[in-house]
Amino acid sequence: MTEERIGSSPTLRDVAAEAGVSAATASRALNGSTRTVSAEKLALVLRAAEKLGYAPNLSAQATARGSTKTVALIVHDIADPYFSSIAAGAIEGAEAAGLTVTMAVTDRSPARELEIVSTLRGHRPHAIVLAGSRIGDEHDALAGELRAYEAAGGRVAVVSQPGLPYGTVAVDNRRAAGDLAAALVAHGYRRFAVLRGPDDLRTSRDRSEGFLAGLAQPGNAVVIEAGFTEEGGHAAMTELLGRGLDDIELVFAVNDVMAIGAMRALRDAGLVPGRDLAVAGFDDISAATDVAPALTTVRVPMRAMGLRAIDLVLAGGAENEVVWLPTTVVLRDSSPLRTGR
Amino acid sequence: MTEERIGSSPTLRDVAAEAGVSAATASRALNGSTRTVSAEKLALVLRAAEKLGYAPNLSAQATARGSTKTVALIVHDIADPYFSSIAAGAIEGAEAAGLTVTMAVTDRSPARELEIVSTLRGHRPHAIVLAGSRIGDEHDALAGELRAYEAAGGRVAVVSQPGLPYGTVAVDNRRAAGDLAAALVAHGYRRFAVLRGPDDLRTSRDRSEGFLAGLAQPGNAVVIEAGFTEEGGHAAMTELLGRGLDDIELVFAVNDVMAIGAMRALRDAGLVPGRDLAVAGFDDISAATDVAPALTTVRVPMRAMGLRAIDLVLAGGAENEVVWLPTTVVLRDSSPLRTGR
DNA sequence: ATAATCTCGGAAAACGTATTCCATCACCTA
DNA sequence: TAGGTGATGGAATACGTTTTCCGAGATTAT
Repeated sequence: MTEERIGSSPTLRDVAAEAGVSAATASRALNGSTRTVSAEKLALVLRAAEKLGYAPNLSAQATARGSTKTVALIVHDIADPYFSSIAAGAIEGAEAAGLTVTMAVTDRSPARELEIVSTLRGHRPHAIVLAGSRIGDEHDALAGELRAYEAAGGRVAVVSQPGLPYGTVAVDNRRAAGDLAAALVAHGYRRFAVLRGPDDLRTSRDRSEGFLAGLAQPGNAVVIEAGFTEEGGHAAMTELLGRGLDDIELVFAVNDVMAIGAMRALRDAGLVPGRDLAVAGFDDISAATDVAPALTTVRVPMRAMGLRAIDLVLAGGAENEVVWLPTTVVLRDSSPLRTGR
Repeated sequence: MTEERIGSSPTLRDVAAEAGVSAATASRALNGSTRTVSAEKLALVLRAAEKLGYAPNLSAQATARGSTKTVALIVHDIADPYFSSIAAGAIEGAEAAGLTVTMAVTDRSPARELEIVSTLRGHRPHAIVLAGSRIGDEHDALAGELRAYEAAGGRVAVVSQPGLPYGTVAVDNRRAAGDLAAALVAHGYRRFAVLRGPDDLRTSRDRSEGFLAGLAQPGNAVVIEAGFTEEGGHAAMTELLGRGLDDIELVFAVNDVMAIGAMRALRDAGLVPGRDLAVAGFDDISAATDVAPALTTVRVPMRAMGLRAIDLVLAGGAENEVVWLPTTVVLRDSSPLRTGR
C-alpha cells in the first residue's frame, strides 16, 4: 500500500513526509550536522529512510555544501603495474577517509592531460592527485589550470615529480639510480647501455642521469631513448643489438616494464638475459620477481606513494611539503656477479 | 580592474553578467541545448566564459538535469593485471563517450561490495559496471541494492558473470578451460592438479569444472583450493608439493597470477617449471609472456571486455543481453610437448 | 494587410539538499 | 516570579545549474 514513485529514488522530502517531520529535521538526522535532534524523531527518520531505501543524492549535497567527497586521480596508463599500484594505494587511502576516487588516464599525452584537468575542475573534486605528469614550468597551460583549481579551494598533490609548488610524494630517483649504478660497478660491470624514456619525463631523466653519474667512468655508456613502455624497451633493445656494440655488459632500463621488454627482445634475438647480457630495471613491480632471470631493480614503494599522496591532500599541511619515501636496490639474477673479465 | 571573487570559481551568473545577458542565455550558449541562441550573444558569452576561466559546476548540472555523466566501476583489486586491463578498457570507452569513471575496490569482500554499491547509489552514476563480483542469487542484499538502482533509472553491466539479469560481457570459461584441457591431453599430459580459487567465485568454479570435464579421465586430477591471488597460487603449490604427489605432470591454475605464484613456489622448492612440472594458467596477462618459461594459458580479451561493458550500458539495448567474447588457447613453454611416458 | 508561425531573450521555477533564521518550549537562576 | 538560557523543530532561502513559460519581434502565408 506504500505508493513509491516508480522511476526515481526517494528523496529527503519523501523520507521527511514518511516520518512526519520537516525536511530540515530529516536532513539533520541523516548526516553529521552540528545540530542535535531528539531521540524520538531521530528514530522515526531513520526508520523511514530504511523503509524507503533512501540514499542521499550526492550531487545535490555537493551543490548545497559547495564541496564534494571525491578525489580525482590522473595516471598515464592504468594497465601499467606502476600506476595501478599507485592507484591501489590511493583508493585505499581515499576509501578509508570516506572519499570516492574518480580516475582519468592521459595515455601520456600532455594535451589530454590538460583537457582532463580542465574538465575535472568542473567536478570540483576535493583534491586532484597527479601521478606521473609532465608539467613543465609555471607558465604552461596545465600549471594555469591547476592554479585556478587551487584558487577555488582545491588541493593538489603530485606523485614523483618534486620541485612543483604542490604537496609531493616522491622517491629520490637520481640518488637511487646512482646507488644502483654503484652496486653494479661493485659487481664488476664496466660497460653500460641506458634505455631511457622521453626526455620531458622528469622521472626518466632523473633516473638516467643519476645512473650515469653513479658510474665510475660515465663516458662508458651509450644511451638510447624510447617509449616508457614495454614496447619501448623492446624497440630500444632491438636497436641496441642492431648497432652491434658487443662490449656492453649491462643494460639499465629506467623502469621495469622497459627492462622486461628489453629482456624479451634479447630472447627474440636468441640471447639469454643475465648470461649473455645483464639487465637492470627500476620500480620493482611484481613481475620483476617472476621473470627469469629475476630482475635486478630498485624497489619503489608504489602503493605507499598513492597512500601518502592522499594523506597529503587530506591533512592540508604545508602547501608544498615534500614526502620522500625510501628505496632499496635489489640485486637479482639478471645481473649476476661478474668475476674476472 | 576586473573584480574576481577570490576563493571560488566563477559561476554561470558571473559569465552572464560579464556578457550582459541572462543566465538562461548563458546556459544555452555554453552547452548543447535544443534552443538556439543568436550568433552575436553566443560570441559574447563564449568570450566572457573564456575570460573568466569558467568551468561549469557538474554537481549543480547533475542535480538540475537529474542525471550524471559518470559511470562507476567496481573491481576486486586494481593492482591485479586482470582488473587493471578491464579498467583500462572501461576508461577508454567511457572517456570516448565523455563520461568520467569513478572506481571502487572491494578487496574481494562481499560486505564491502554491498557497502560500495549502496553509497554508489548516492552518486547516481549513469551506470554501474561490476567486474568480477560474486552476486549470489536474486535474494541477497546486493541484488536488492542493484534492483533499487535500476528502478531509479540506472544501468547495470556485469563482466564475467553470465546468468544475472543484467547486461553481461563474458567469455565461456567452462568451454575454454575444456579446450585447454583437451589441448594438454593432446600434448601427452595425463595426470593433473588444479589450483582453484574460492568456490563462491563463479569464474573460478567454471574454469576448474570446465577443465576437469575436458580431461579424458576426469578422475585423475587432484584439486586444491586457495586464494585467487599470486600468494594463493604460491600457497596451493606449496601444499601440493608437501603432499608428495610425484605422478602429477601438469598443474592448472585457474588464473595467471595464481599460476605465476605456483611457478615461484616451484622455483623456491628447487624445481624447474616446465621441465620438472608443467604449468598452465588462464587470462594471458602480459606477465604470462615474460615469465620463463612462458606460460601456457587461455587468452581472454580483458581490455575489450571493459570496453564492451561500457558499450552495453550506453547502447541501452536489451536488459540482459549477453556479449560473448572469444578466447584462444595459447600453448607456450611451460607445457612442453610430452613425448613418451 | 492581417493572421499565423517561428526565433530568440529573459524571468522564474525546479532539481534535492544544507543551513540560516525564527519560534516555541522547558528548564534554570536569582 | 521574572528573566535568561539552551534545546529543538520548521519555514524559508541558498547552492549553481537547467528548463519551462511567456512575451516580443521578425518572418511567412493567405
